[in-house]
Amino acid sequence: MEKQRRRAIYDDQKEERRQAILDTAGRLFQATSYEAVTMAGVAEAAGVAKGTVFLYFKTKEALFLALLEQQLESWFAAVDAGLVAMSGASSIPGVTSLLGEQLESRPGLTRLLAILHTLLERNISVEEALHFKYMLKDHFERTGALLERCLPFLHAGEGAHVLLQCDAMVIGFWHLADAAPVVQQVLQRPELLLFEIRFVSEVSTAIQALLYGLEKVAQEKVQ
Amino acid sequence: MEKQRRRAIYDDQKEERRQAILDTAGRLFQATSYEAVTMAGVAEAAGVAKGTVFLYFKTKEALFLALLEQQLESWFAAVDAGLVAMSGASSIPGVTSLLGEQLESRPGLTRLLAILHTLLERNISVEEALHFKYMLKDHFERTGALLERCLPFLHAGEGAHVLLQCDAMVIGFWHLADAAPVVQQVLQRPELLLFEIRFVSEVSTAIQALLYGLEKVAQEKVQ
Amino acid sequence: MEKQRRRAIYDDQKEERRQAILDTAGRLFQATSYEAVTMAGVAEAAGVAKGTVFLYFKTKEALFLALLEQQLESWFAAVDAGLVAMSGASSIPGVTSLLGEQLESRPGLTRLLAILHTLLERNISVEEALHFKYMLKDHFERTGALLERCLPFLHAGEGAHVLLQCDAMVIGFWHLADAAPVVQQVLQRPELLLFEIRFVSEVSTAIQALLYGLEKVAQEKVQ
Amino acid sequence: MEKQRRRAIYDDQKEERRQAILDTAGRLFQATSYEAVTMAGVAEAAGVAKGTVFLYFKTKEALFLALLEQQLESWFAAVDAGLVAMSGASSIPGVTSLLGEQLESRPGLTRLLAILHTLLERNISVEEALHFKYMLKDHFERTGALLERCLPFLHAGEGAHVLLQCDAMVIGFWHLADAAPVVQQVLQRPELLLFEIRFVSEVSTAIQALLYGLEKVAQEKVQ
DNA sequence: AATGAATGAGGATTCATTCAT
DNA sequence: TATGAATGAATCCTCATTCAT
Repeated sequence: MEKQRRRAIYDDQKEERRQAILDTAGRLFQATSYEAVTMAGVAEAAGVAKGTVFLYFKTKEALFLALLEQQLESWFAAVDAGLVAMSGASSIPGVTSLLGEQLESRPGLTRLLAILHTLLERNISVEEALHFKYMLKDHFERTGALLERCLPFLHAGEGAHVLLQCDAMVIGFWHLADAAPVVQQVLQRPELLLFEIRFVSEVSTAIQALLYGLEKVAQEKVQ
Repeated sequence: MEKQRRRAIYDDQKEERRQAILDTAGRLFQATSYEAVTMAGVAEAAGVAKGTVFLYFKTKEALFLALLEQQLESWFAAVDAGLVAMSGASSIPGVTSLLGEQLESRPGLTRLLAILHTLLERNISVEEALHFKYMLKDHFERTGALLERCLPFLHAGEGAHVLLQCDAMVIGFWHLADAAPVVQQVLQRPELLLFEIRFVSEVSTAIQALLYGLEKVAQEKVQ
Repeated sequence: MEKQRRRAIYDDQKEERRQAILDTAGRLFQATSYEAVTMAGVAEAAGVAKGTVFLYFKTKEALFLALLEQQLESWFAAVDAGLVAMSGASSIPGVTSLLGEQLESRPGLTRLLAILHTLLERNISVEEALHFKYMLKDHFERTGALLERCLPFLHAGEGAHVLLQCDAMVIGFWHLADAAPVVQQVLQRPELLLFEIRFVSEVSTAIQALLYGLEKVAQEKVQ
Repeated sequence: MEKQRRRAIYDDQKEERRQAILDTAGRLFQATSYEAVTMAGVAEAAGVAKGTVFLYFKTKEALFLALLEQQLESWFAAVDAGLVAMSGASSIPGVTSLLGEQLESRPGLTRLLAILHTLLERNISVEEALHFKYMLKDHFERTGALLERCLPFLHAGEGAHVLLQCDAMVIGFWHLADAAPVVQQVLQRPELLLFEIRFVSEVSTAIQALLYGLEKVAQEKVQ
């Protein structure tokens, strides 16, 4: 790509360059896979030297973790806004489709979540792990609280746990949906259509059922 | 291990050797991880030459896929038996705990499912993919039908789909539960206890809620 | 360390800063190794920017060469003083123990000598090489002359050569004494105690024997 | 170089190939330096695949350690033969020139000894360290005993220690003699001729003086 | 059927040094 | 004089897989 020879002296310039590297990595990741993205490739595509990438991100894992963090921030912001907006007249289907839609518009997010625990969280420092988990915790709690307002059957603290469950479902259904090429081909057979998963639709259905189930359990407890 | 240099001429001898390799691989896998298990290591531990392992399993993926298949067969058999036994007086909690218990007693199964789509299904042949998917389909349908008998709110064909959803949840919750060492350490902090997952308990809770939700949806449709 | 951001305008300020960098490098080197000491680490520990270190020392090699020079100056000064003091009533054991003691009290000196020819003298400029060699030559000749006064069997010019031989022995015995961790562990075995070297004691013994030998050769020539 | 596609099935064929790799590495080392010799380069020059080199030698260090071992075996064999031959009428100059000559005819040996403790013995396994040290110990003791027969002033066990001292001197004088290119150039100046070392001659002189010194010390003890 | 020698692709990372500001 | 952002060279090793014997 185009060379960017200027030095980033001020914080905003550095932030800009950091973002450029991040965007480049995200673009390459979307086009291929985590394994296929090399740090050298990111550097070249971003128009900087290899060393520069490592200047901004200590390791490949840290780079992709930062990418995921950004996508998560964006997702949580959108979901928060949506929850606030629907606050009064909310319903399980409404909440479910909000979550699903915001997932659908960020395909990279799902793919990153699916490799978070197996690839990204390996080979990171304690500090990075702490930072990421605290970030996630904050969002889980904030958005969880909003969820509790929208879904009154959720007790205090259950909102965050529901988000954890959603996380698991996103990961699980993505694994099912993201079949290897050979498998994709095999799944074309009519008898195997059972395994053909439309990700967003499936995960939404499951989340919705989960919420209904939680609601029912809560109602029974009351009685 | 003890050397087994004799040639396996008859089918039962071959089957025996195949099983020995499989068992060895399973043992090593349980002790470490997929990456840490090398074909050379399996061969040595099984007392055969490296080439012999490839004689019985075309690739590393095929070997572990066979391992998973065996574990799945066992799990489905146990679940089927359980479902048949409880047939008349079945309930959502009963079914849920049956699934959970059979999962708990096969830790290798869960770990293999968690890498099925990202590792095992890459680099396999169409034939292997077909074989595995048909095997899975058969079980899904057979056990699904039993599920439908136990859980009357499930319509024809929905049992298999419920099993698919369970599959997703197993994968997703396992990813959450199986934290990298550094992350495990970080999660000791009281504020981050939120992320500490007891796998079987969590996955059971989620499956149960899912079933309740499906039941509710079914009931409402009727009305 | 404390930040020293002020500019060094006057020569004495510059000298002070140069010395601070040198001291820092020496401290880090003693705590670890040449490879483990990074220019960035020196800069940080000295409280200056990376570029500043290069302002005072053209290369990493030049930095450590300056460090060695300083240690050598100190050693030669102490040895010279000792030789002058013992001038009249000197003996081979007396001279030997003087050299050994002054070596013992400067552990950094020995370690630097041991990497002088393999690491420090690579990648330096002709000027630096000239400077260092002339410095060494001056000391060799001055201290060599003093040696000749103390050890009458040494002819004119042989004192410097003896110092050269001592240099070689210091390097050689240090290499033997400074075993890699794994080797150190192995050398604990009683059968291998042969290789366990107490540096100062060994090098002193050898130097002493060398001097006796030179004395004998000289005496025989006379006869 | 020429491809060697044949498989080494029998032990002597394997030994032959091992030797070929070893020879290639030795040749490249003599032409350049330890750092400049890459495993890929050795493989290519030996006409085998990179992996094949690692099949015969676990690490780069192990490869060069094996090379050193071979040179040492050869040197000790020649020295032993020489010592046995001169047994009756032996003298310090005779022994010294034997050692020096056998060193001179094996330039690789000296260069390897000079990097043994700083490079080769780093990053080896305990087993390799043990093997090498035991090998060395055996030779030190065998040749040491021969030395004691040739030089009667040496007491039992001192022969091995003398060889250790010789080792140190070889290393030390080689460091002095093997100047970096820039330094070599500088040492052309007449005033710096002091530092121009003719390795074999210098090391021989020093060893001889050392032996004379040991002899004298021994004689004085007797008196 | 069994063996095991041979293959070779593939990539993150460090750090001395430079030079624009 | 001081800074620190940017550079980029350079290499070992693993391991699944093949195929000659």
